[in-house]
Amino acid sequence: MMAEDKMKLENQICFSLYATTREMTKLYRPLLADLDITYPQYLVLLALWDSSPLSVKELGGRLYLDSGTLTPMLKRMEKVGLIERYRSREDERKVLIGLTKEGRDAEHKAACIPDLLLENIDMNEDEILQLQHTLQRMLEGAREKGEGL
Amino acid sequence: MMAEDKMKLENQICFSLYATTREMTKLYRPLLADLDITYPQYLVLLALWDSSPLSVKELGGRLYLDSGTLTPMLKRMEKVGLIERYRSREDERKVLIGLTKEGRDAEHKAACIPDLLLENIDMNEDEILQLQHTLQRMLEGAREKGEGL
DNA sequence: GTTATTTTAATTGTGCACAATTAAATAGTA
DNA sequence: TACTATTTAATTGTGCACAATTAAAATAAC
Repeated sequence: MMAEDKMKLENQICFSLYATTREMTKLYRPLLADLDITYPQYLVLLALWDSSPLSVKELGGRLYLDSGTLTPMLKRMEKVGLIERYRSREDERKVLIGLTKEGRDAEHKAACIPDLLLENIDMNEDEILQLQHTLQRMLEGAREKGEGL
Repeated sequence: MMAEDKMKLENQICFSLYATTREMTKLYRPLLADLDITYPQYLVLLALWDSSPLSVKELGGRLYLDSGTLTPMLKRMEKVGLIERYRSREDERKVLIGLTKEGRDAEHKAACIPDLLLENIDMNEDEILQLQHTLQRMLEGAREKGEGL
């Protein structure tokens, strides 16, 4: 590729990531409207449905988010009754995030979302698995490079 | 894939996109520190270095952003002297975004950024082109599905 | 056993991102 | 021509996202 082409928006892999992520997130909106949650909140629930309670730190580790993002978001989710926040007994520094009954019940309502979303993607399973694999390698690489900053 | 696995964070393609995008964006931060701009502002400059002036609408079309995001961002960029904003003579609805001398000069300083960033990615050229192609197909698909909402 | 260090969340401040609304300019139409 | 519809930015309000700082609790060092 010629040097000046590398400066073109359409040739930049990170711009494709950036734009695609946002457009895909928009596709979630109507699917999440029923639950009245945002996409990042949906990710929190996915993490908790898999394993709960989780400390803010553990949750952040899974979602690649820090307390500056999570704390206010979790407070909003607590306010609408999806989760509960409480200090750990063994380690008072930790705030544990658990699911309420409403939060647990939401899993059933959300069960169809992954399939509904995939219907919007014109890609076969191999292609998706390939993409998934590439992205995870990229993510790990970026996380390693980034932690030294 | 089993049904419950689809609910796992690590199997969701959109979560990989979401997390990878943010981690990659963090890698840009030190590269953009010299220019004192953010990643979205860098994207605006890339668009303008390719072609300027552009209306807010055209810029939004290239970056997949609307005026709600662009207007305040462009005002910040105008304030620090990278761009200029002015109404089009032919169509007073349009606000044109042009580069100042400082904005044009920044292109030279930024010329090394694409290569510096690629050094952080442990992927060969084929792999990157393949990823780029897949993402662009996904982006177009999502944009089409999304515009009917 | 006190002191220093580390870990954990919360807080503060800035900057996107986007839905919904508003207002002005233009284009289209009877 | 007047009247409607469309296009374009700006505005308003909410919710991430993240760097940097702060404060409390736990651990390590001595």
